[in-house]
Amino acid sequence: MQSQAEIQDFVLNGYLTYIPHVSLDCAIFGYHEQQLKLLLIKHVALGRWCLPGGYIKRTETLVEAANRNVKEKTNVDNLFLQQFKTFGDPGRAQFSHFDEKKWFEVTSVHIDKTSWLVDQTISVGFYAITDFSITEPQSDLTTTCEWFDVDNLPPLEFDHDEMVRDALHAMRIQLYHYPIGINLLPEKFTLSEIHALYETLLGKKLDISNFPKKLIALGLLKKLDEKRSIGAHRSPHLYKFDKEKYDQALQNGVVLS
Amino acid sequence: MQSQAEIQDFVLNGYLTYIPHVSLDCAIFGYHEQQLKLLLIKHVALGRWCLPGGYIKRTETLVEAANRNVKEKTNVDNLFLQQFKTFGDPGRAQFSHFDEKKWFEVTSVHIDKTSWLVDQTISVGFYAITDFSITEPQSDLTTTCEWFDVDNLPPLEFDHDEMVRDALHAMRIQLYHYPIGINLLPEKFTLSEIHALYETLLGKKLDISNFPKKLIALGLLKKLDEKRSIGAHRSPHLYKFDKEKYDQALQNGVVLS
DNA sequence: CCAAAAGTGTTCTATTTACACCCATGG
DNA sequence: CCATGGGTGTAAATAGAACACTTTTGG
Repeated sequence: MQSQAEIQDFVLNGYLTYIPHVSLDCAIFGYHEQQLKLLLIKHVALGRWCLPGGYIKRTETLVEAANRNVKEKTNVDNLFLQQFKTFGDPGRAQFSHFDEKKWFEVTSVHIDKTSWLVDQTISVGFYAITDFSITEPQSDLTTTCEWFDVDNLPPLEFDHDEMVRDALHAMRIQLYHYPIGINLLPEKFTLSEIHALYETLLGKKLDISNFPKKLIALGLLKKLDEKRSIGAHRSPHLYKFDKEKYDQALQNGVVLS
Repeated sequence: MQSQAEIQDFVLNGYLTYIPHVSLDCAIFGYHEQQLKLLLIKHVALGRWCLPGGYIKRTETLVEAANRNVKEKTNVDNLFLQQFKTFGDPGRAQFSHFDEKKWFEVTSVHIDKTSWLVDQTISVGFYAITDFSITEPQSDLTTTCEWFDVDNLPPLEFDHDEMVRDALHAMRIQLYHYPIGINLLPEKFTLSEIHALYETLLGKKLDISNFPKKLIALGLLKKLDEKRSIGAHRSPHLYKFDKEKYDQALQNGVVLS
């Protein structure tokens, strides 16, 4: 969404392109160097930050819609997006604060009380994980977009606090059943790096020695003949994912301890 | 839904009471004596059987809507209903066959192409398990309601085949994390009975000897001082659930391997 | 040659699985 | 008193967690 004309058209005729009463919200987690962040956006006219989300085109699947949304906000494509829960309780979309004057100032569009946008909406929740160092949060006319530390989030708009809790929970459960990391680590990485990734995502300590055994036993990790010099006394072996086994594990699921 | 007047009002003004574009469908599994069944309904005007479902009132939560739906179809209240996935891909609600003449014959209501009912709809999937011997499928003016053997289902309308597959999968995963049986077994039951229940729901054999150990160790099962005579050489002990521990496990989850 | 970090191996423990065997009961 | 299913116990196998130790490398 960029120009005023586009916004105006969306407000007036969006219901022709999008399915009304249904939206989706994405908890996009960002990882980099042992930090876990969450992408939040802030509408100029809303009081609080919220999860990036949007409507679903009548022609696209839910996952496609989620992907499009993520692309718009992060410029990252083809993430592993996972539907985790749908939210639809009455009262879930109460504004903490809506500054109509500000909204009109920016967009020159009035949102009428009869607008398709104003009616009750249920929302399908997705989550994804990306590397926040390679993404560029896309702000535009009406919204600011920013990474926040996961354990230091501001209070969120609507029921988005609950969504984040559920998304984190779902993500951590999934970590035991699906491999992760192919988009979050460089192509070649050390055991320490993937170890740190898992510790950060799970939010707890993992034994450095036992941790890689299962991944290697499953054939997900392949040891390379290269080493890297990253400082004093340190020249760890490099590993990479076995793409075939990895995709297979994504497809069929595994148990990772 | 009973009378023609009610149906007429629903078709014309339903969008005032219900959220348009959003429905829910319930995979209601029925267990009894080692048989697993699924409740299906058939609209008079549709070619195939489908999952019972309906719209969500603007004033109720998703779970409340699902419960109301199940109550309408089975007369059973307060089931443990679990949201498992939301379906919204375009083309998901293609009729295999819609007999408009038949529909009008029964309801005396025309469904206009501009009706709120005709537009694209996404659907939230729930599943539940009940005892099919104590439920009375409720048929009415427009629909027939019947139990089908899970591994001998007819081809279903819309994307309901996929829903059933996903529901079964979700249910079997959940069985490892939540206790089940309090609505499916008599208040006092034998170890064989609960063993058969788990084998049927999971669709695989479980070692009869090891199976109860975890349940007993967790304190979910309490042994009673009673026995039952159910035939030659057979007088097994009776057990019952520890309601408190059971509810706690439902709340917090356990691992029942 | 030493300190720091990488990586391997061993041990101990807990959990799971398989299965043998005893017991109670009704015929 | 014996055939049958109910129930218990134990041994073997596997998986998980803890941690010691060896190797490598830069200074």
